[in-house]
This record gives sequence, structure tokens and C-alpha cells, in this order.
Amino acid sequence: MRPQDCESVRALSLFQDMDAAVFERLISAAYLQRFPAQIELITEGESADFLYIVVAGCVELFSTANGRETTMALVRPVSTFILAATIKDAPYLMSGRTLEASQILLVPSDDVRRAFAEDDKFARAIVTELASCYRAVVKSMKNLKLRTSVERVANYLLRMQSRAGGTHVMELQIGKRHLASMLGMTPENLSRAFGALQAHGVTVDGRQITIEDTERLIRYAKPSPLIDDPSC
Amino acid sequence: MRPQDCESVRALSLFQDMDAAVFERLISAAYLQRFPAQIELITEGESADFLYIVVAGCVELFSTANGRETTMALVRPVSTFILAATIKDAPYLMSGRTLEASQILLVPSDDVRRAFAEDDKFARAIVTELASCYRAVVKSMKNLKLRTSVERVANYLLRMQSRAGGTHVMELQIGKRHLASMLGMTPENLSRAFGALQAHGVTVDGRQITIEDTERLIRYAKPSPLIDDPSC
DNA sequence: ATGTTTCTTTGACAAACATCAACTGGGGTG
DNA sequence: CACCCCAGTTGATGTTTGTCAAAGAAACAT
Repeated sequence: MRPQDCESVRALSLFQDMDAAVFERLISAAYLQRFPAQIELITEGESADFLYIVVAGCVELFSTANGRETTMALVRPVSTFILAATIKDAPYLMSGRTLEASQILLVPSDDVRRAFAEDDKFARAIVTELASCYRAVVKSMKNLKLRTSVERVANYLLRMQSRAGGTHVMELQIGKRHLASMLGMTPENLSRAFGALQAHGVTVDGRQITIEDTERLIRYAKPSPLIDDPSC
Repeated sequence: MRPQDCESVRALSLFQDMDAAVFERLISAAYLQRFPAQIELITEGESADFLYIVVAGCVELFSTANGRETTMALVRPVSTFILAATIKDAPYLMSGRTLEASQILLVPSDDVRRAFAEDDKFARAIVTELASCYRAVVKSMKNLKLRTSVERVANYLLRMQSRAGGTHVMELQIGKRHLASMLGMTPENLSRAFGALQAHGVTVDGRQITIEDTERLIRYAKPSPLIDDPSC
């Protein structure tokens, strides 16, 4: 593991206040691995043997039932996933696969739970992290239940714009197939939704999105901080 | 506050291992209040001044956007709600109203956060609680995204049956209006879904549900522990 | 460059779901 | 007891969304 990777993991709010010795032990028990794209790292139902940290690349969390599949979230560096399963020592609720070539840090769950038992600051950091995760899913659920598919797309573009710093021309960071699945719709429907958003000043050309008039899109999308603001 | 109410709150896994003195202080700072039905206790967007504990009755958590409203969850005794907002000192993401006359314990958020800072066991119990909440929402999300409305109803009935201990005749504990909203559908659609489930051995008469042949319903509903098992 | 594969788009259609309006049938209240 | 009121149901209808098939575009490898 390169020193800068170790640094960026240490910088995660989950580990920041942690006792240095405990962190050292935790990291030295972990494996940093490279995976090509499209590798299934975990499968839902398996027991949570590792806590995963995406150091580089991108991981898709998805779920399956009745022959259907849906994308639950995308995880980008540097962040952890399946912390709840690790802590509860319960089976994964989601599967995870790499979307691109990725570097993943695998931390054995036993060691995480030991650190959790030993280090009070770590335990408290986990509380904050889990509370954030919980609120993120609740927001995502509100997004699904309270908005039509076109509104979900519109608000996704607005969130994307504010992440990008407010520019009017942006590049989609995800394939449209995954975006559609995340937003709870089919790829065909996403295409049509982009079409419908032309009437509100959005132009789509391949993965390039242009928002001509942000105010106009906001009037249609009616974003709410209680759904769309990731920091709240 | 009656001693038996205090006992049942103390018995919550959230408080069980907590230091007795800290618990005492937390409880003595709290207010036990009675509310009639249909009282809005909290409104989304407000700052989280209290942690709520339902001691008796029933509370509906719901959310609103664009003039639409949806039920997110029902909270029955004895359990807490909006723990995540309390811990993060962030605005409520959901509103809450009593569905029946209820007794609610209001614990000032400041005191909860103080107890969280002082008592390591309490902090660890919160981790477990939040992890459970998080997993519950993820399951609920999978339920929504991976199943049709009729399948959701079918699986709801199966969960209800297993909670009831496996009897074939049960009473709905919720109004159908709220059930529909929880399951992400309209009341009209729920009616039709019940109709559709007749073909799989379900009879509905008012709030009385009869599952003639559980195996048959299971064949249709295809329940999954990773969605339907509350203990996993 | 050329072919191959994968992703995306489009159109036609079907299924799922929402909406509107009217009707039904308890559970309360005067 | 009659009345009302509200939750639930039912039917007719329209919208939204998913499905299927095919064409087009972009990415990839040979």
C-alpha cells in the first residue's frame, strides 16, 4: 500500500479521530487489491467477512430478486461500503461489483469489530458514519416515492451541477444504463426523460449534458434540501 | 412516568447496557406526554430538538414533496424514532404524527448527545440501533424497486403472518390507506391487489385477512430473507 | 481501417398504475 | 332510528412506465 493511499484512508472521517495504534493494527491486517472492471466483490446473502474501502475506481452496489436487478448506489473513492453488515456481523444486503478497474482495501470484519470494541473514538465515528448512511437511504427513498421519473432525472442533473460547481455543461460520470437503474427506471425511459427535459432547457448529447437555464430547470424539478442536499 | 413504562424503555436494546446513572439523568430530563390521534409531533425540516420514544399507541412517519405525501414507516411501542437526526444534530427528514392516542417520551437531543459523549456503552448501542435502522431502510428500498405492487402486498401479508405466529386468519393492524402508502401505491390499487391475490389463496373481508394456503402464497410472493426477515 | 460488440435511442405495443367519479357499507352521532 | 361521514371498493378511463424489436452510435479489438 502506497503511503498516499494510506493517508487518504486515514483522512476518512471514519478513521480520523481513531487511536493511531489501533488504526495501524487495522490497516496492517488489511489487503489492498486491484480488480479489473466487472468483478463481483461481494454477493448479497454472504456473511460480511470484510469491510470494503474503495481507494480508486468505482464500485456498484446492486441487488437482485425474482430475476430483476437494481442498482442501489455507486461508491467512489475514498469511501467504505457495507459498514452496517460488518458491525452487525450480518449477511450483506447488497452485492458489489467493480464498474472500472479499481483498487479496494479489504479490512477483515473481525478486526473492525475488535477496533470498534477497543477504541471509543472509532465507535463514535462509526455512529456518525452510519447516521449519514441511514439518512442518505431515507433521502433516496423519498426521491423514489415522491417524484416521477422525469423529476428524478431533473433533480439528479441539478445535484450533478452543484457538485460540478455550477457549470452549465457537464459530463455524465456514469453509464446511462446504471443511472437509469439507480433512478428506478429503464434505460429506454431515461432516454425519453432526457427528451422530456428539453422542454425545460436541458440538452443531452452523448454523455454531455447542458443545462441552459438553471432557474428554469429548478422551477420544474422543485429540488428539496431534505432530499437533494447531501450535506444535510 | 409509571414505573412499568420506565422499565419498558430501559429494556430497549438502546438503553440496556447503559450506565445506570447516565440513564437516570437522561430519563429525568425527558417528558412523557399523551397525545390524541392525528397530532403532528414533528415536521420535516425542523431541527431535531428531541429524540422520540413511542411508549404506547402508534406513530406514522411520513414525508411530503410537491404536494404529494407518502408514509415511510409506522412506529409501534416500544421504539425510538429519528435517532439519526438527533445524533447528527441535523433537521428531521420525516414528519411524524400519531395515528391513535399515544404516549410519547420526549428526550431532549442535547441530553442524548451528552449521554452519547459520556457513556461508551450507550454509544455502542446506538451503533447497533443505527445499523439496524439502516438495514431496514435498505430492505424497504429493495422491496420497492424489485417487486411489483401485488408482490409487495403478498409479501407484506406473509411477514404479517409470521409476526402473528403463523395463523391463517389475521386482522390488519393498519388502515388500508396507510398500508397502501407504505407500500408505495394508491388505496384503489391496494384493493385491486387484494383482489388479484384471491387467485393465490388470500381472502380479504374488511380488516380480516385469511391466507388459505401459505405455501401457495409463498410460491407467488417469492419472499427473500434479505428483504423480508426483520431479524437479519 | 474494419469489423464486432456493447450501449443508446426510437417506435410500437402492452402492462402497470393513477385518477376520477360513483357507489357501498360500517361506525359513530344527533 | 335515521342520518351522516368516512374508509373502502368498483368501474371507466388516461397516463406512466415497462417490454420488445430494430436501428443507430460509440467503443473496442483485430
